[in-house]
Amino acid sequence: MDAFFVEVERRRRPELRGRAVVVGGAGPRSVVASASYEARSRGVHSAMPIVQARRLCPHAVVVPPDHEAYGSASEEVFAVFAEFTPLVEGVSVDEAFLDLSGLRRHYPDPASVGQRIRVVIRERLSLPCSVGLATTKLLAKMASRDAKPDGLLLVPAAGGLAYLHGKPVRALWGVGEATHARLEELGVATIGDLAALPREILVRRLGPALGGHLSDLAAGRDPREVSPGAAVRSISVEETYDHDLTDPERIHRELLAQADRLADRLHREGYLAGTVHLKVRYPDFTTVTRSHTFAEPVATARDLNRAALELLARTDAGAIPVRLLGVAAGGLVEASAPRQLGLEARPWDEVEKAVAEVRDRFGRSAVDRARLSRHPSDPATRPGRE
DNA sequence: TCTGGGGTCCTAGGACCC
DNA sequence: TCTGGGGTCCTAGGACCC
Repeated sequence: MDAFFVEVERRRRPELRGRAVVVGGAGPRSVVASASYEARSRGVHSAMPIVQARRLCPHAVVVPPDHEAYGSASEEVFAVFAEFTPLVEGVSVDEAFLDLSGLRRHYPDPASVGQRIRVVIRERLSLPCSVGLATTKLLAKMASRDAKPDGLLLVPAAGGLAYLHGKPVRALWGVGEATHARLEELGVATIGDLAALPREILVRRLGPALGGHLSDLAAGRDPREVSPGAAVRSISVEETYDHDLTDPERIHRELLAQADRLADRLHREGYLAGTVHLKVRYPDFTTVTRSHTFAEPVATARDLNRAALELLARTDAGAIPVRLLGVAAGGLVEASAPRQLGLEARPWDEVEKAVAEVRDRFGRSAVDRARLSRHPSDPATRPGRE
């Protein structure tokens, strides 16, 4: 999808059409989540600080993100994909691979399937999208990028290497800033240069996984299939604070709020956490993580919070101000899976289950912890939430 | 004007086991 | 008391993607 968040906003606010639009938070540390092409032409791009975007493009309209709306728009888009093929592999909320090989007999050529998908999404959902058609995932991915905005590009089966080799290596899916720098040291500028490099050199320089992978991609080898329904590996919650946290009590309260949000998501998505990870970022941007694996998977905010607090004690949080806190659940186990029951009774599990049920019916804000609720005499206790 | 939030995968060292 | 090799799990950090 093209400038997905922006286009979802434009769909319900037509006055934004034709204008430079940036979706991003209002806080001093917010970054651009999505920029319209009008804004991009002024140099604005994703992940750029909003303040910088405002300077580059003073007339841009900045819209706060509404992830719920983007989530439901995403569902609409994926529902259209599913009408074409069950072989849909989501890459993100607004991007997917579709294996269209089964439609060979229903359309005269691949381009007409791609065009049809674009037309249906445009007419039914009023959203622009771009399609890249090719015989491998890498080529399809790169073609879709080249097709933007609002276009379609087909890389012919025999034209893969010609299409690839002239491009800069940085354009390869999987070559980021760090790898690019290391490849530059090897004198590699284009994907063609990469293809000319002996595989052993890449493996020695970049490790077996990345080196081998890039060597394959540059040579046009990409056997990856479109695989629908990959299992979720982790669920996480994190927040960068407008002002660094120094008060230990406040840090503990924020951590509890995060454990609560994480438990809520685990409950809604039906998982238990085998491992909890704590993430702390200090003002100088150094980031540390601490993790703990449970003897038995957990799902309650109480258990997550208790573990997160112990992990927090193994960091310098508080002694050093905290820019960001995050809590993640890994080692996910489906909540419906059979598991070893503890010997002691777990009354809190029942309390949290009841809270989750109330929230399911009446919304998240229906019940909250006393510690996290706003104190009447101190309206700043929990700014901006609930 | 410093740098979001939610993910995935890889690496490397140590523990532990056979 | 001179000390292998392989497998798996855990932890911490990092690269990359949208």
